[in-house]
Amino acid sequence: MQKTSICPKYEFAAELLGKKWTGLLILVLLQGPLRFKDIKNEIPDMSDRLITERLKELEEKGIVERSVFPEKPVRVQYQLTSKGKDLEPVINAIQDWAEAWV
Amino acid sequence: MQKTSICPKYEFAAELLGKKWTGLLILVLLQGPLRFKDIKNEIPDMSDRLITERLKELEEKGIVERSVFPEKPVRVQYQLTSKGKDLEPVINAIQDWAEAWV
DNA sequence: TAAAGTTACTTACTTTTCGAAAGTACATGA
DNA sequence: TCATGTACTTTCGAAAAGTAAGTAACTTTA
Repeated sequence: MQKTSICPKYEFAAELLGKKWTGLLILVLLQGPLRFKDIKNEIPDMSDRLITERLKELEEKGIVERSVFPEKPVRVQYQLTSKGKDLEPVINAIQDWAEAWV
Repeated sequence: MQKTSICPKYEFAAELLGKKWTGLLILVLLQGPLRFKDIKNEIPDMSDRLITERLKELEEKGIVERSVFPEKPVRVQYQLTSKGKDLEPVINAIQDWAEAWV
């Protein structure tokens, strides 16, 4: 009676999207590069702490890229990598489902 | 400077899939109706407590249907509703992404 | 027939994660 | 100089998840 185990790749992805706010964060980043304050404006209910935390996780996973522009006051910008942009069909599928059923 | 707010329908869906184990649970239920113990076998790392909890939540949201068959030993079966089955494109999109990038 | 196993949960307790709020460092503007 | 803006960090109580054991109803095995 051995235990079956699920596709580990899917498991990785499900764990990624299975964290609170990640789906929303990726959705807003699909618009294009955003600054920290822009993300705050787009997702007002998400706390600073969690914005930082999630962005850091997504950066480590190669989904988001953080760029610092040493301007007058420094500007920090977050954008999706190609790995991140490739999540667009997932986000679209979620949106389609939401439109139909929510 | 007013706060923008995101599509609430998408937010609902993102919150749904943004809970741990939900994505995996829906994936295995796409196979067809399963019993509690089958789910345990499919997702061995998910605890009984969380299986019950998630199934209950999904039932409340109309995504999963629970049926009790009063057989010799009673049999309890969980299956996706059409609302639940319609999540298949989402799950497929996640799988495609995982195949390509994980 | 008594002990052990199965199924579908529940309960109790610990650890981890989250949320809310405040604080920090640096910069510009009034 | 005092307030404001940006990008975080720190602290701490609350909620969620992990772990383990327990339960009730029934069945199989010895």
